[in-house]
Amino acid sequence: MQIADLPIAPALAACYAEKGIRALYPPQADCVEKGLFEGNNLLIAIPTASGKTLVAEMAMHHHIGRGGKCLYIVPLRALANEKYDDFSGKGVRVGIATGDFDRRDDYLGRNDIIVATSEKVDSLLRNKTNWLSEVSLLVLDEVHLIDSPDRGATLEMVITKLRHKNPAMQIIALSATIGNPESLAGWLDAELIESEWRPVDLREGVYYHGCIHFPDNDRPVERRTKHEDLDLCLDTISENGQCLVFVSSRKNAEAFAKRAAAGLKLESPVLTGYAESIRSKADTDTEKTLAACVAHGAAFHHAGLKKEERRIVEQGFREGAIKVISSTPTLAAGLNLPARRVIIRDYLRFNSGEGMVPIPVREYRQMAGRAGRPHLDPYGESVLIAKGEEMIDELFDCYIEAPAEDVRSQCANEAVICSHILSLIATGFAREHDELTAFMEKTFYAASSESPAILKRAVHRVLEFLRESEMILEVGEWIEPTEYGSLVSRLYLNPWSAERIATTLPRVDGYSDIGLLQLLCTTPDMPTLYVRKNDAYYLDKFIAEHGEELWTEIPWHADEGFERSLKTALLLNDWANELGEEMICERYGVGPGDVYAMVESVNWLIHASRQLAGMFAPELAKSIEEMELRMKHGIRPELLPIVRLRGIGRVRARRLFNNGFTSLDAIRSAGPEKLGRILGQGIAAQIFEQLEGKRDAIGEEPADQQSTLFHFG
DNA sequence: GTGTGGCGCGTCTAGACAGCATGTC
DNA sequence: CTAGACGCGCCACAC
Repeated sequence: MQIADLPIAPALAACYAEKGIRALYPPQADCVEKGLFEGNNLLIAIPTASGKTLVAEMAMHHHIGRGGKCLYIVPLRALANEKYDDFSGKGVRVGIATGDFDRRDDYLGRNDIIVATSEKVDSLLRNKTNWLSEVSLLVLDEVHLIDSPDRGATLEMVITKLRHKNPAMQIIALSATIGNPESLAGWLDAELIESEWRPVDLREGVYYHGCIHFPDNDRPVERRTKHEDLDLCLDTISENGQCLVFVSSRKNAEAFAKRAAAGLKLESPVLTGYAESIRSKADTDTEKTLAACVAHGAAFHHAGLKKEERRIVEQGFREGAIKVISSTPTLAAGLNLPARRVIIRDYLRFNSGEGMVPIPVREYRQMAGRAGRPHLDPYGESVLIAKGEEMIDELFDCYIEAPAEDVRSQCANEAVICSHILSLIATGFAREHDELTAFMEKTFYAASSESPAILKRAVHRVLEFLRESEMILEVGEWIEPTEYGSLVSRLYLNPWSAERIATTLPRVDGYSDIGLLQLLCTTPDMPTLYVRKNDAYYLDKFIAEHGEELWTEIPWHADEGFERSLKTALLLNDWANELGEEMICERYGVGPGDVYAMVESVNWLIHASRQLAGMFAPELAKSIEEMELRMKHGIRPELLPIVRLRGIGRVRARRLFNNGFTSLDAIRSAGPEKLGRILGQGIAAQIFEQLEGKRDAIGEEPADQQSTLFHFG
């Protein structure tokens, strides 16, 4: 089937022609035949990199051409950015909405395509965003994630809500290969397109003892080092290919990259450039190690790295300068970063409570599917490493030839639907019991499960909780949100978190930073740090010296949850007291990327608890707001006035303060020259411009805060 | 005294969404 | 309540 024969705009066809795309791949043609352009719902379950995005894009342009609006839902922010770039520059207006980046909501609605994470869409629904009802085409990327225990229910509820709102909307669901596609397609009223076809041939094998066993033949691998995983890598690189190695822990990823760097010994100006751009900003050991590896053509990739560092690694690999990346599952789920050979070294992963568990087949496929760069590699290879001879067959059975797992709804889990039930009530999707039941009948759970009683019981218990915590009122058949419940829904807060915060704040005997932070860290919305053996010492010491500052009860016996919350709170407290990144990472055994992730999470929770304080403990609102600002910048209280200036953050504010510029007045009266000696003339001039221009605005800011603070009082 | 290698044991273990309002070094 | 790698302390040994 030729692109030219399709009912798509000439401009888009020209874009494709320019990239050399003239004909559709067989599965893509299948989509057209099954009614892609006739408004049929489709569930497309085909391997990664076999052209799902193109199908979605053609459908979106088709809708836009007829005045429609498209919403493209992705599971990750990084993916949202990637898709945003993909879709931009082709004659349509594209917007992006994720937690860390969005255009103003009303403005967002003026776009033809909006790319968003599922949580962001949920949040937009809760805040009654008007343009959502104009969506005529919904694209669901990676729908199989509907069975993720922690986030799947959100996706399922968002889909159900959007269908409820726009019954005529077309749905295109993109999925990895799954065990029960009929079931999912049935729920979506969708035509099913299934295929194993790939544009680049994929050969899946198992390595053992100097040889890769493929289904039809074997391939010897030269033993060059004492590490088999490294031999496999060097084998590919000697044929001018690149390698992606998946391992089970960060430590393993770093250790492998070091070995690979030592084995490769590559050197080039490009590599030196990349290494230098990492090293120049490197504060921590992790970052220095990364720079050293990159200099020799190897790298590691995990969530402890900053976004910028991950970006450099990805770019270096795409350009071909970096030959090997050893990675935790960060890269498996995320970006499109193909390689000639994928080595799945660790197929067991630690799981607290269960020990080492084999990774799911679907995840194996996800990683293996990364092998083979279209148009660049003659074929792709994915290799599992067998530890013993008997494992060869077992790995073939359990992964290469195994059927993919079924996708199952997570909606019967009380813990995850609590938030969604509240939002249904708060947003008016369900105003009485029957409506709520009717809505839940439309979920994938109801469509696929044989035990409706479980869902019914979960909903019942959730309602009980919401009623008792006074987030909803039940009057006969009617259910109404309270002002509190409505606030919790809009803040996108887990009701359990909200209840914990709202019941603790009024009982607090005086504000304390650590009290607030530790409370927030006991909340299910806050990820907490793993407590190691030698953390016990300083945790105990802290409790002995500052225990009375805590707002939650100190348990009598060792309690993992409590220890984790306290350790995490101490990290955040160190950040807000300007402890250096290097020190924080060393003290708590985390990477710089983790620090940012935790600060970001707690910022959101601090913001939410300030709102809750407005309602339940107004006397604390002022202090919490101050903490919100301090945490955002990572500063002690005395820098608060200075950091209001644009271009001034953690580091510059501290430098100013230590040089006697302790307030805006002090800066103003010192004059631009003196200031310039400390920060450089450029920034000094820019600051004085602000001081001149906004003299009144800045001066009045404290009064301004007061008025908004007690908004809920 | 110093550098190197081997052994045994204890320790530790992936990821990442959301609010709000715009700009760190 | 699981598997395996890493890294430390310790010791033996060579120079």
